[in-house]
Formats: sequence, structure tokens, C-alpha cells
Amino acid sequence: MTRTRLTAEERHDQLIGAALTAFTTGGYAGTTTDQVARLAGVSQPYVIRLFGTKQQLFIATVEHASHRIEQRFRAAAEVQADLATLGAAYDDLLAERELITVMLHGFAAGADPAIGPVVRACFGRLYETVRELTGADPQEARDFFAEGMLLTVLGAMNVIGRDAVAPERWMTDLVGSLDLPEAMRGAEGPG
Amino acid sequence: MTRTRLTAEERHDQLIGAALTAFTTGGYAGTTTDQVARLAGVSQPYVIRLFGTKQQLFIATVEHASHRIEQRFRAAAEVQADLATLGAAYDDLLAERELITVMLHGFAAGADPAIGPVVRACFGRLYETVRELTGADPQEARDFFAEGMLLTVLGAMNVIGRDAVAPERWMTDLVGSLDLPEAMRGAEGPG
DNA sequence: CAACGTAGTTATCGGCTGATAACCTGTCAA
DNA sequence: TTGACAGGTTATCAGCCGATAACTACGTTG
Repeated sequence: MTRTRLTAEERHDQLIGAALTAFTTGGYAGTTTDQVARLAGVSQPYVIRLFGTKQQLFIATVEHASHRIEQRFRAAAEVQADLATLGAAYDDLLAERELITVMLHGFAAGADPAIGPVVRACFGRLYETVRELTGADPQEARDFFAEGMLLTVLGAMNVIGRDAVAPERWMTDLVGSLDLPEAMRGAEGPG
Repeated sequence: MTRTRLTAEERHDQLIGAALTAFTTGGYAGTTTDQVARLAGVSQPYVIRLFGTKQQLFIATVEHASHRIEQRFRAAAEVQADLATLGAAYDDLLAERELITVMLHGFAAGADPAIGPVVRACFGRLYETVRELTGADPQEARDFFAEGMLLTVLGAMNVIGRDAVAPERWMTDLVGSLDLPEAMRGAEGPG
């Protein structure tokens, strides 16, 4: 019954992945370390051993998500360095749900004195990255993030994305008024 | 030691107010019914008695917040029925923090099967209200809500609003690039 | 004043949850 | 082979939390 042994670093990465999934669904306070452990196939105390506290696990997860979003922006900008291309990359991230939604849970927990500084730093870094990559001025960048936050909230509410509910009138008015074929991916068939 | 007895309806309203404050800080899962009870000066079991479950209390709180936001929009539109005026009303709400932030916590909990339908209905109703009041077309309304969601997230992270942290460069770039004297109210002096 | 409905309390509990401690086990070097 | 370190586990717990049950007190009405 001996499971394959991994290095601490491999296990660390795997646990971040499990935490990403778990925290996406339940948020910080609504997720237990045992849920994360089961997803990763390890015992709950081992999760605590590797990360110290649940809070540190959450912070590591948010930072990981932010970093991966940044990577996706950079990859997109290598193809074409404008806001439209980064917007398309964001639509892809939205369809995958996890990275974006876990960030929203981080933002919502931003009043916590330990989590607040982390999520503010992540947001600021993403803002700087977008401006650096695209050369957007403050107003353009602001519009970009505004639209991003709207889509993020709609994704968290399952108005768009993988597990989207049956669309009502206002949803199509809100979402359908612009080109988002990727973001609606989950509403139709398998990707 | 006999406290002033209130009617069930008065106590109900008072508890919603306490829940608004409590859930704003901790979100749904991160807030206890005892915290709400203490804020209102009643015992924890009585909170459960009046609302059935914690979940129903949260739902009632979110619906109350949504309704009050709608009222503020309607009041603003009576003065001048355009998006700029409603935007100014939203800035006031942001400065007060509670109504807006508790809505964000509701959105973040939108994956919950019991909470999701409620917050989607609230969002849809606010969307319809804004369009009805201002006559905005879908694209204009979308831009309005996009900016609103950005400000909402920034408020939850304490980038703007009453308890805002010391501003960094990216924050002033993001926020300062447009006319928001009211939203920065808390960063300067007493209101 | 009796009595009854409504407002509210204290007592209590089962279950969960994060965290600690102690122990076990695979693997590699000498 | 043996030791020793790194990767894990089982056992356990103290505290919290939502919820239930049973009881108490206020005040109004006839």
C-alpha cells in the first residue's frame, strides 16, 4: 500500500494544485485543510507540516495563482503585445475558472491583516505587468481591469464559465454584447 | 437588567444590520452567528431562532443589501437619471463599505447551490434597475458594472474606502486617473 | 389579577477543524 | 548491513460553532 514517494518540492507543488481546486470552491474560511489533503491523497497533518498553517497555505496558493496568471499574460504578449490579446488570454483563464476564482476569494479576504498585503501586492504586480507588456496608459489599463473584474465576478457566480447556469435575459444582455466565444465554452459542449 | 424588548420585526431588522457589519468583515464562512448576536446584543440561539439557519441569515443580509443599493440608485435617479449620477451614488456606497462589500462576499459564495441563485437574482435585478433608470444600452450598462466591480474589489482589498492603506504607485495610477473624490474620502480626514 | 402569547435566555451538545506529538518507512551512502 | 535523513502516517486534542431543548420574563388583555 506504499504510495509513490515524492520529494518535498513535488508534494508542495501538488498540494498547491489541490488547494487551488479546494479554495476555488469554498474560499478561504469555507475550505478545510482536510479537503485539500484528500484531493492530494495525503494526510491532513502533512499539509500543515509542509505549510505551517492553513493561512500560509492559502497565501501560497493565491501567490501561485497570481504568478501563473502573469505567466499567461507574458506568453500571450509574446504573440502580440496589446490589450486585446491579453484580454483573450484572460478569457481562457476564466474558462478554466480556478486561477481567476481563487484570486477573487483572495480579494474578498483582503480585509484580513495577513492576507490583505499579499493580495494587494499580487494585484499591483499584475497591473504593472499589463501596463509594461502592452504600453497601455492608466485609463486603458483601468478599463482592462474593470472588465476583468466584471468577468471574474460573473465567473464566480456561474453566470459564465465551465459550470454556468442556464442563461437568463440579463446575462445575455451583459455578456453576449461582446465577443466572448471562449468564456461561454462550458455552456455548450466539451472543449 | 431587563433589556428593552423589541418586536420580532424590529429585532429582525436590527439583526440584519449587525449581520451586515459582521459578514462584511469575515464573509459567509468566516463569520459566526455568535459574532452577529453580540453585535446586536442578543444571545446566539436567538439569532438562529429568528432566521432558521446561518445560511438563511446570510441570504437575508445579501438581499437586504441589494435592496438598499437599488433604493440608493432610485433616489439618485430622481435627481438626475443618467449613469454619471448613479456612478456618484455608487461612490458614496463604496465609501460606506458595508453594502458593497457584503455583496462581493455573496458573489464570491455564488458557487454554493443555495446562495448562487440568490446573488444571481440580486445582480440581475440591479442590472435591470440601472438600465431602466438611465435608459443605458447594454454596452453602456456593461461598462458601468465593470467599473463598479473594479471599485468593489478595490474596496474589499482596502485600496480605497474608509480603511484604505497608504496608497502605492499603482493604486494612484489605477484610482487617481479619474474623478473619485468621494471614494477616497477615508484616506484623508473624518467624514 | 390571572393568564396567555411573545420576546428572550441559559444549558447543552455533536461534530468538525486546525494543529501537535509521536511514530513509522523507504532509500541511499559508507 | 547499518545508520540516518527525508517523506510520510496514526493518534489525539482543545476549542469552536451551529443548532436544539427547555426554561424565564415581560406586558397586554379580559
